[in-house]
Amino acid sequence: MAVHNTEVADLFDKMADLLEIKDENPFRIRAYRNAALTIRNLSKSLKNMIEEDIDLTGLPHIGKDLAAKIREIVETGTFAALKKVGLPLGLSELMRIGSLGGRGIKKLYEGLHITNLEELKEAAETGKIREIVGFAEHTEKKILENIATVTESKKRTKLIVADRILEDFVEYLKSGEVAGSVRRRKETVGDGDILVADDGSDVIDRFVVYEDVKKVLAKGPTKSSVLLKSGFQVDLRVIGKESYGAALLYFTGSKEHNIELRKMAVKKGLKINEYGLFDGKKRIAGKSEQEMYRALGLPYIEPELREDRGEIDAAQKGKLPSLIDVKDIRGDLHMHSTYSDGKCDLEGMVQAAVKKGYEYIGVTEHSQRIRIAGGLKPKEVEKVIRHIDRLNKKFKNIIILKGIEVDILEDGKLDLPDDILAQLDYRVCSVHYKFNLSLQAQTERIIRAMDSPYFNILGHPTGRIIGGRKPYDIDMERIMQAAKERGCVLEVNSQPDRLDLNDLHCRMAKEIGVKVAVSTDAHSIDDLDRMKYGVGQARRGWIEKKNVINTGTLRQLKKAFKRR
DNA sequence: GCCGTTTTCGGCCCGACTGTTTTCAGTCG
Repeated sequence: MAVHNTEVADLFDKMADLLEIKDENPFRIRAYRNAALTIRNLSKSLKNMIEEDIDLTGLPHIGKDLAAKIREIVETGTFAALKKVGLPLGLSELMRIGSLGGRGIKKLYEGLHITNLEELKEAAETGKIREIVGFAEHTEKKILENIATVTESKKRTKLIVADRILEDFVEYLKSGEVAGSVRRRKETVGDGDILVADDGSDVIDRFVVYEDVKKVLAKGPTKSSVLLKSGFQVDLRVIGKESYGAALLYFTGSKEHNIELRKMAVKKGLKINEYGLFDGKKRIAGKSEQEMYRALGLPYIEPELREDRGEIDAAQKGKLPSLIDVKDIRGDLHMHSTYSDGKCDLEGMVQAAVKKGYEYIGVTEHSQRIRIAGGLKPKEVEKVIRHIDRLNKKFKNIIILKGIEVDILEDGKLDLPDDILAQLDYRVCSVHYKFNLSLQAQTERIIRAMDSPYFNILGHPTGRIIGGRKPYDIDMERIMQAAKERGCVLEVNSQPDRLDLNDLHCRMAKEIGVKVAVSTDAHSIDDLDRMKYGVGQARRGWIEKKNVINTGTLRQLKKAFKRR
């Protein structure tokens, strides 16, 4: 069984949890947390890195000691140091419920021998916790509440859902700007952050009485948090105009990006907080983010890059990517109409695409294997081709490309005969069944499919559904290498519950040098608007206009479909 | 436990809100 990066990161986080409960050196704890984050941010698999004999201490926050521990975990699947801490592993999950930190858990463990969530719940229900010094009845109630929310749904919220909630909230407040991970376009978010420039109004009072508010979690003169009826938490921060940029920077995060900036400031003998950049007591920047970065000697860093994934280093060297923008997209290459499982007929989709100002679009119905999605048989594909020919005569200001979303069969063959595939301008090839093959079998299935000269774009490359289905097990590096050698392209599917490739895979694609197509996989007219979600992930993956085939002219696009 | 154009030792980001051990530690972002 291959050990995945997330499993190593989880073990390091568990280690940090236990050390925190043990009240160990806080910097040692942070070292584990930093390392865990480095690993989560990695686009390469640790397993491959070790096999290729890459020096892990070259990674940020990984020194000799942790490199050896990573090796141990990847090679043996065990982590001896974790057991050596001498605390029950179950304590780690108590860190997740909130309102309890290491100190609190330690007291409960020592005082009541609580070692896991179950025992904590029982102790709280029977009123034992209030007997411990430092815990009151109120705290006990809060713990019970938190246990309930963590077990039922401490789930992260999809970006598109958070977008809608926050747009409505800002409209209600009549002022404010969305910050936080939503602004960084993270695929899922834990909460929402709104920043308001202080104009002396009663915005915090209005914030807490918004109709969707279920509970006020905190309310002070500059900051408040509420829980909405949907279970989504929103934080508000009010800040003076002279500090607005500093606060936006602080409130946008990521936390790790901010920490790096603050360390930079410290080195220069300066200090950053949410009120500005300070030289002693004197504020030398703060009005805008641009001003803050400039004062630190850096160019502006786009929010999507602020993940401490090397962006500060790149900024210092003047090597920041010039990120792709939604406006760069000249056409959408993945959409369905009523010929297969779309909700709108073909002509309606074309009209909608014209309205969006696209120069070209590609229509990609499903192929015969998935009958449930109305997959087309060869004769039906030919019918669509003729229809597209007619539409191309009718619509003068858009080119409709003949595409298909053809299934990759279990043996790696494509689900339509070559003579049909040859009549199309390009083909999106996707896996829609047999998700649970072994890593090797699934990887080879896809690479074998790429051997077909008719393979152009690998559709939703990992098959994951956010919060629904795990990605299938594949060696993404090998697949990208294979795609590059053959002149194939990988899709960035913009459906908000797919976002597949994800941000890290986009980064990997860029580093490997394989091109991507950012497409919506629209099944309705409204779906065509979701391009921004795919572009968001591409931006988080440092993708530039030149890395994306559907930013090119029709001529350039057709060239991109030429196979090696 | 990591890290280094001040350092291989001695640092390690910074502030708001809550609850209470009532003057500040704990927790959070």
